[in-house]
Amino acid sequence: MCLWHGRSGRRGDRPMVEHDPSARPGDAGHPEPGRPEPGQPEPGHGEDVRFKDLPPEERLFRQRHSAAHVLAEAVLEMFPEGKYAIGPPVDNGFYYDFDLPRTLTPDDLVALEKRMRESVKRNLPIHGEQIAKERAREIFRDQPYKLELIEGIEEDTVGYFRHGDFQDLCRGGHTETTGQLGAFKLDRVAGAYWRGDEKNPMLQRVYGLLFPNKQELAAYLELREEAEKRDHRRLGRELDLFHLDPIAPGSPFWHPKGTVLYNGLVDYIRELYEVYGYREVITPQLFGADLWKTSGHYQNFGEDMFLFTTGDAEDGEEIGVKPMNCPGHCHYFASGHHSYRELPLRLAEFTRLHRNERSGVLHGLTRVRSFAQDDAHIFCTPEQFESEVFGVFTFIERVYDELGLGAPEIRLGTRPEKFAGDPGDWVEAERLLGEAVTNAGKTFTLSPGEGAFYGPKLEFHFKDAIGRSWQLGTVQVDMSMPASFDLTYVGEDGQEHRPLMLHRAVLGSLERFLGVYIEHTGGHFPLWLAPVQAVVIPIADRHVDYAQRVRSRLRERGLRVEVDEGADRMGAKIRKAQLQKVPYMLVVGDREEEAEAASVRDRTGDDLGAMPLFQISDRMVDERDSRSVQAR
RNA sequence: GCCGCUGUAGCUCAGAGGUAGAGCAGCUGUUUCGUAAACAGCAGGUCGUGGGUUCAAUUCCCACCGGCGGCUCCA
Repeated sequence: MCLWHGRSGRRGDRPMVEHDPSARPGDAGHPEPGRPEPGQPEPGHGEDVRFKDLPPEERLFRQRHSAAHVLAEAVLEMFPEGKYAIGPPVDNGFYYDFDLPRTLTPDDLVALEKRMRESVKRNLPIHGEQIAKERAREIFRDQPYKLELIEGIEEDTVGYFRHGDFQDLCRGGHTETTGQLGAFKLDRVAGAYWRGDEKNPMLQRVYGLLFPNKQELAAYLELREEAEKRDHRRLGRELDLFHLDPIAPGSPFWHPKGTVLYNGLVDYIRELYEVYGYREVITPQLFGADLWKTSGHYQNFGEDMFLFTTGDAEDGEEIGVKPMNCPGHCHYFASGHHSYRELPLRLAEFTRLHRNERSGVLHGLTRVRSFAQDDAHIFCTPEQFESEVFGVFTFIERVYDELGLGAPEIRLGTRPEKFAGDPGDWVEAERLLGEAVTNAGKTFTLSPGEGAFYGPKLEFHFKDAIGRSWQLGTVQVDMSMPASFDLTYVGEDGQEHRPLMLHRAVLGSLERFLGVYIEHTGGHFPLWLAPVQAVVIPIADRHVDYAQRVRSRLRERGLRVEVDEGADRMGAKIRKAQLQKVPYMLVVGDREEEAEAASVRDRTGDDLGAMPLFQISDRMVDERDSRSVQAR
């Protein structure tokens, strides 16, 4: 697949913490079509429904929004010359952007929070009304950002809210007073471009957290701590899975243990390729720039590619390192004649891809420059389209289920601003994708503008163990490359036809998937993936020989087993294995040696008692071969 | 790329304008032990890199390079 996450997939790459199951999708500032505008300005305030009678999510939305105002009030008190821009409610809280004479420090946040609490204590009424644009321009004459916002509003009037001496241009949706804010905490300050455009000035964004009560705020902070403990960068080091080094930014070094995981996943997907009728290929890493010009990537994403010229600059050849497999696969398809009888042709490839992601966006394994995907492209006839889409999500659902990720949530990404092809075809393709989902008895939600530049797509999202949502798999319709590469097949009628092309990935980038999966499991990998499946722990030196025999017996069954021969006491060895999250610890002493057995402890800490070796290996082999994902 | 923060031993972190410390990990020795840390010793750092200020810089300043948090949620 060609999902270029540097652009269209950005939102999906970021974990969105969704701790509040009752939260509406649009609540967190993700505008959803059809969502009622939250609280229009209410001129006659008293006629409105009482704040306390509103639905909980509306109350929270308003609390967060009002908190943003109270924050702006505090900042403007501190910096009377300050300019304020926008301050919406977001996931977990709110923010406000400012243009200030100096940079805010962590100490400032403490002071600001104190001022905010004073404002809350004063419990000032918040008034909202519609005013003429003319008047708004007068009120905000010293506020360039507000003036710019006013110009962007189509109506003749604009929303105007105030409490105490603070006033703001605002669409509304507020609490009745500043005393109704709930539990909040200023979180951090970060840079943000005015209107998110890097050509605009950089503003200072103050983020705050806000929940209905202290308990929920504390729960969120705990969740965050839990997330920190599971951070794949931390576990990657602690479990000796991989490391990153400035010598190759964004390019993981997979250690032996991480490589077991990596290859385990590849082997697994490869096995399923047999089941689902895919054929694997290996295409070049380096291509002449012409290929990327044909595919359109050179023009659209050249900046994000590693391009270089061989030899000297004048008569050297321009080369592009492959950032994705699709053009290579199209080139393969075009290299021979194809009959309709060969279709659908499902071409898979695991080779490495490189994308020149900007340095600031690199992040552990989830945003890298060097990675591989469980990538495939399906070339098919229009008649085969729906069953192919269906086949992909059968595949995806099976994998998510077997990996213990649960049922995916499906989203349909529609035409983005920058797109290739005919808008009419887009509408048709979006409709067909949607139908394929509903005909399969599934539901989907719309992600407007989130399609790839060459076609609409289905995204498969999963929610991890601590409630964060991640996009993994995808199916994308390509309405551009078959024509760009002039792909054809000979139909039943003896005529040449243009095949349809689908891009699809089940896990997506294996690097990114592993990052997500490490966090989901907290490093407690199912036995079949665990880099070390059991550690044999001899109680005293005289048991080492027997421990090694135990290891050999298990290795004969293809199990990955180590012996801890160190001078540590048994307790310390158990602790070590436990921290390494090894599924089984096999303690052997005099009693076990006598009985050709081992005492089995699993990583939950359960002592399963002494078991004969054959029984241990049978049990482990069963667990491995069934790819059991039971949490342990 | 841009904004902010940050960079001291493999890891977690302390420190100060006068030449660097702890715990864990490592190594060696002693201990031979029954389900989450035995004891002792040793070794380990041009304090991210390059400039500048200073009698003296790891510490102050500048630049660069990494890392971390942000950067479409438009009143």
